[in-house]
Amino acid sequence: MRPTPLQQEFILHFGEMGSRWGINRTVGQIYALLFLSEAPLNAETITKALNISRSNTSMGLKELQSWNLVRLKHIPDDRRDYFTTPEDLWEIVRTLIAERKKREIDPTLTKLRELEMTASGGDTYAEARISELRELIEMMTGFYDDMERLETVRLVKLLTLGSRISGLIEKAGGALPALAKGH
Amino acid sequence: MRPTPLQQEFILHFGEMGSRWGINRTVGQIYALLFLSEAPLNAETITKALNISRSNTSMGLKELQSWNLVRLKHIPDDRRDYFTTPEDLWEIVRTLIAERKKREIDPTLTKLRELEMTASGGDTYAEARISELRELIEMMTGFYDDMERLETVRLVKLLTLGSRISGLIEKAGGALPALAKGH
DNA sequence: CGTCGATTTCAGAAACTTTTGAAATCTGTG
DNA sequence: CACAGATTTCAAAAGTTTCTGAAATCGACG
Repeated sequence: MRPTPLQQEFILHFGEMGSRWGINRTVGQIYALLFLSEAPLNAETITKALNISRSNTSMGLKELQSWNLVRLKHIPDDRRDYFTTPEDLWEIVRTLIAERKKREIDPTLTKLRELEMTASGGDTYAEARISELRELIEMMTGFYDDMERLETVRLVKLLTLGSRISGLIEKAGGALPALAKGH
Repeated sequence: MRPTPLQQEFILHFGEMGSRWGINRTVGQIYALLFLSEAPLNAETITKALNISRSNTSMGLKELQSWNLVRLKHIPDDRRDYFTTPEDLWEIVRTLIAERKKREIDPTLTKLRELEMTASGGDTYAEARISELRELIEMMTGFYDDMERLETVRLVKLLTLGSRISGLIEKAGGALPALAKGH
């Protein structure tokens, strides 16, 4: 399977962006290829399309599976594994955010709580700073959890509210946490 | 300046997380040290506190400046540069999101628009997939721009609305974009 | 239970990033 | 305009990650 020029350019871009996104070039390229392919692809096809080694494909697919970014399909009378990305882009976004949260935020939240537990009170500024950071991260991940639970239709409505959002917030009222004191 | 045990542990954690956050160990450590220091620090102090080379400090600070994550201060009758992180955590979050958007999202948005412009119509599925992705990214970055413009007090109110958010969205009404069709 | 295609693991080679110390540059002051 | 302190640049060493081909493992089928 030779990628079309459009696919090719998209694939190369994902490969280049990979390092900024915390994945390597091949993983980015494999994902890009699957994303643009209507039919599921097997490892051999991916290897040839991207002109990489078979073992590299294997590792890349394993990595994508660990991110929950690909789905496994089976084709009757073919024992090879076939891979796709979900059709629904919102599902992809939810997965991406959930996985990044798990890798980039949760370990720090755990560490901050741990540091607060064992803090001795002898380092006022640092302790205050750590608590404030922990509160802020909790507020943001809490909001994310609420968004996560919304059906897509409502989420899209919220995302497209634009400037109307401001008035809406006021009407809702409610008590204001200490952290809002930032200017 | 020798860091306290609390600072030390926080600094080491930021160093380890650095690679997941797309910065290197030293950059993470320098940031952590500045974040927990009430007073601004100069390069020499940072070098000694983290036990790294002077040139490494210089490069780390340059990197942090390119991310707009540190502020430069000057102390009367001292010509060395002193560095701090902003007191206001919300400002830090805004900067972080803005910079990550600039590095991780904007180049892809540009590329997707470019691909749509030059697409020939000969690759229906891939072209539809690319347009859909571009629309979704635009919707999300548009929402981010709206959030960006909110004063902190309102932003915090929104973040802490919790389940009340759902009813609120319904009241607002408005037309629903095609992308909401994801289930 | 041996064969065969498919997949994974692994150790080393290649590529890339980080860190350093030394040298170069910059900047304010006498 | 020279000097002294401060900072940056640079080339090379150290460290890390990615990629490969060869060998090991898996698993369905006869």
